[in-house]
Amino acid sequence: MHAEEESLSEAFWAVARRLRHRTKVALEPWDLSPSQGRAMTVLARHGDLRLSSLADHLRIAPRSATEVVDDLQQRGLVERRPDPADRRAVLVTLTPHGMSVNTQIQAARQAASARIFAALDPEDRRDLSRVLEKLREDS
Amino acid sequence: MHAEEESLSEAFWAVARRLRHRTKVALEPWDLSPSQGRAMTVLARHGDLRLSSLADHLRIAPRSATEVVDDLQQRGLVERRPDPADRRAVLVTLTPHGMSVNTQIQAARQAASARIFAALDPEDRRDLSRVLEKLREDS
DNA sequence: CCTCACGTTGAGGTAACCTCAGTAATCCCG
DNA sequence: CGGGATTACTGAGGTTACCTCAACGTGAGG
Repeated sequence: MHAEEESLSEAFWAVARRLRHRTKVALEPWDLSPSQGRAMTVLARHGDLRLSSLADHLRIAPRSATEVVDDLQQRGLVERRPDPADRRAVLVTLTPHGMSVNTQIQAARQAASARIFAALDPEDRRDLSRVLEKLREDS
Repeated sequence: MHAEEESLSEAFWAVARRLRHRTKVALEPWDLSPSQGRAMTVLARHGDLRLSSLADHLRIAPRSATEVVDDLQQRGLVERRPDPADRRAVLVTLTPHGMSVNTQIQAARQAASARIFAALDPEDRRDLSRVLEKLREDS
């Protein structure tokens, strides 16, 4: 049973490595730092976000979020607007260009993982999906 | 089908995050950098290694491997010996203390993943293991 | 009005790498 | 044997993606 745990997590990590690698390669064209990539995703999901809550989502310090957003803004992917509800606050939004880039990124990400999961037949997928759900313990 | 890929990889990452987090916490007591941790594992598997081939295994530059080994050596986890076959070369080995620490680390790692995989019954494990093997495509 | 909160900025720090250049010992080949 | 290649070590300097701390302007809210 011990050896079994070992090989389960070992196999799991092996697959994770492959996925991560493929994803990284797929995302290279955009040259985004990990936080920048996640910021795009988070913004696409949530729409506007205050800088501070964006920082929370990315689990980085507000000081660092400023820099991430600065960079994204310079590339025209993101926009800063004053929050109408609180004029101290800043709302960060994807620009139209940002949205389109985000779409491309999601597609690339998806293509990368599709290429790996393509090895599975429908039954495998069902099994994997069922088991992963048990392991998630939705946080 | 698209949405399916999405959620497979999404679920996969969610589990990976959990595993990584648990493992990190489990390994904190030893305060090893990622490379240091991997170096211990690699050395435990391979026995002696030249510094250069250790660097290869860790996928870091030889210059950096020197530092990793320096640190491990200061903690008494690792030893440098001249390679009898080539006196320019250095063989890095786990000390007895290093071996015992490595054993503890493996145990902690294992316990961490066991706590997560404990949610699975034998059938789940079989399925997961089968599917993961297909995804590995042993590199 | 006074205090608190929000974002920004500057300065400085950190970890875990990297490259480049140079040294010393040793190996190996012709 | 001699000379170039190889192995590791060292120092200097650079990079990325963060961090903390302190200060500032502006605005919110009791």
